[in-house]
Amino acid sequence: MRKASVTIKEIARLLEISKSTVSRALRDSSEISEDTKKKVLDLAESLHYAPNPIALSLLKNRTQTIGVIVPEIANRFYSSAIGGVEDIAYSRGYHTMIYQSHESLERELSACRHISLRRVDGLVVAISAHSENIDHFIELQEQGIPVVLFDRVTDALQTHKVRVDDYKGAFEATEHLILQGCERIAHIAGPKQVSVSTNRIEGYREALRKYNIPFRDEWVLHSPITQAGGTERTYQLMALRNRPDAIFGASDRITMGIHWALRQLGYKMPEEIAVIGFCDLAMSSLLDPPISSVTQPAFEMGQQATSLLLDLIESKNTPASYETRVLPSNLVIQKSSLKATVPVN
Amino acid sequence: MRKASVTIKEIARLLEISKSTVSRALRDSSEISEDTKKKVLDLAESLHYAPNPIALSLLKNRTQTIGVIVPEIANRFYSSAIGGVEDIAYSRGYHTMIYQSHESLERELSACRHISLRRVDGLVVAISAHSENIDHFIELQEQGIPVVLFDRVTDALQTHKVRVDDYKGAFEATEHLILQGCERIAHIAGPKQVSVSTNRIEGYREALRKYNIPFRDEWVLHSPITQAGGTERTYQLMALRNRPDAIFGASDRITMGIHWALRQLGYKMPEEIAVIGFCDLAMSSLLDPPISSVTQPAFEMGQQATSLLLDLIESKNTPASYETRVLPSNLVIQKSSLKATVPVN
DNA sequence: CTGAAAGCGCTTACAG
DNA sequence: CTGAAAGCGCTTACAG
Repeated sequence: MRKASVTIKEIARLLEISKSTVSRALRDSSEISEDTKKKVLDLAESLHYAPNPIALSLLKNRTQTIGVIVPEIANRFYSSAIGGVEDIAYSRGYHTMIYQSHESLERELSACRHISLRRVDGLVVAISAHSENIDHFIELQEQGIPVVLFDRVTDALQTHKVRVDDYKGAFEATEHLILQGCERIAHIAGPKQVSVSTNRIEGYREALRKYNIPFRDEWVLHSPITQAGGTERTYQLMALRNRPDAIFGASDRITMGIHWALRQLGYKMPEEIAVIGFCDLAMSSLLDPPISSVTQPAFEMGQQATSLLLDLIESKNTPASYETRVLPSNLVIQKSSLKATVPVN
Repeated sequence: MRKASVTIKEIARLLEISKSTVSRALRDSSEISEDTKKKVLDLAESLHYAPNPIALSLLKNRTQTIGVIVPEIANRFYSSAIGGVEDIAYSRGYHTMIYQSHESLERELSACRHISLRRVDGLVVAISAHSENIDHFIELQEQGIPVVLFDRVTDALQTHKVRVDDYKGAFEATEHLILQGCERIAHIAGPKQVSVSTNRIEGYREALRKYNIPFRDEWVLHSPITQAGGTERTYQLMALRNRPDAIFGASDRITMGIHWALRQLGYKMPEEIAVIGFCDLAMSSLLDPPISSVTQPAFEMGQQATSLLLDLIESKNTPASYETRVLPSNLVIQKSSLKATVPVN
């Protein structure tokens, strides 16, 4: 059986004063005498009194807890972002509940239901790839639970958003490949309908345009964010009669798959085919050859999304306008795309 | 402002009956007429009534929520285990709160405080490397909150435990290296004081003993579970006058570090030095050469720990005795330790 | 400065 | 079969 904890009632009984007075003394109300305050505070401390947050939640309809939904916690980008969320939440007195959507609309719905029922105060979310419909987020907002989007955003939801400059990141990666002398650059993109994928394809396309390289449909494939997805698409690309001399991967998982497939197939990177990806740097440096990467400030994205969210939670009125923050990505060149250099020994 | 949800009171008012009757009808109590039941249920449905779990928590001192503390969610082993926890919890009607200790006692304490305050119903935990003192878990137990250990266990806590047969896994890995002809086998172990590390060292030691190979202190180093840790220890080992011809790594992170360091240093695996680790297979297969691994059933460990926990939560009385489940690991041989084979082309 | 009362949303003995 | 009352742990107008 659960041991009962110390309550205000208990303190009141021991001190032979009323619950109201104890409660006020505990919150340091100005209308209580210093004398009683001290008595209450001392006893509370010696009894290890801690207010019951559940009672407070029931009273205030607030829980000092925020939710975060990501597609997958095992993904380095998201686990870093969660680190950023926890960092800000913790320092401002909130706790974090982590949910995984596994890219499924149904699990996203279930998380939202839990959030609404449990009176979570707000939500930071990277939308699942299969959520064309986002009514569940609108519903939360209508219930007064603010939602902030990060990474995967959508125009359909009016709120603060934090994302990376995917367009520019993809542009730079593609331009780098072109400057290395690549002429047949393929792109394995993330899931369709995801904002991130679309923006990256646009950046890729624009870089090709700038250098008058024709855009070819058969060189752009969509893939789930998995290693297997990257591998299969690579097989498909390299099987083409006119095969690419460079592949640009949209995520670290996908890019790992590309790397693996190319090695299986016996290609030399970067001599025969150059590779670059939107990657987790630690991981890509381990591979042979290390993969050039567009890296993203995941931790910082989590931080910024969370402080925007907490501002929404703590301000009474809806803000005049919502903000979209676009953070820069960073291009890190490694051996996998360095055609021109002397070989590393 | 938060929109008010439908309450029992509201339903009672609309139907002009008492709250008690509504409550009973909703829980399908046998003492309510079919007639009223139907009326209540119909209205509840059309109003999308859902009971307020916070009110229930306050009443029952239970939350239908379990906690799970792991050192790091970004670690594949733990994120898979969390998958197993969620799987069972979800199917038995519980929700999961995820906490990271980041191997820090302080953060573990903070998680336990939150668990106790928030009336979380039970806890699944892999103890942090810096928690020699485990009083906080004992305290939870004394408060009636059951705790189940997995992976990182300790004799100091009386409870159900789920772990892998680390001793046997390490024995087999070491024996495999010996059978490949390795004679100077080093071991980069995990943090001291962690049960897992100790057991693996024992298995390693016993395999050496079986084949009359002397155990040498300078060939066994402890490391945090990070890539950097593995790298540094590898430098240290290879700098020895009498350097090893095989390294056995205790975790995937450590083993990635070993792999990376050996490549940096210009050694050929497995010809000049063989490598094997306790690894995430997907990851180790990506490297060149792919790393032989002792793999662990992470998902299943999470599942088993959780069902043991839920049994504790749902049974009134403490069980007569606690159970320790030891799951087998699995040895997967890849190129990094295959000295005898013809070279792969 | 302090206390009694009402209420957050629910359940459950206790009456009838 | 149904309802009034008490209570989970807390806060906060309202009196005094």
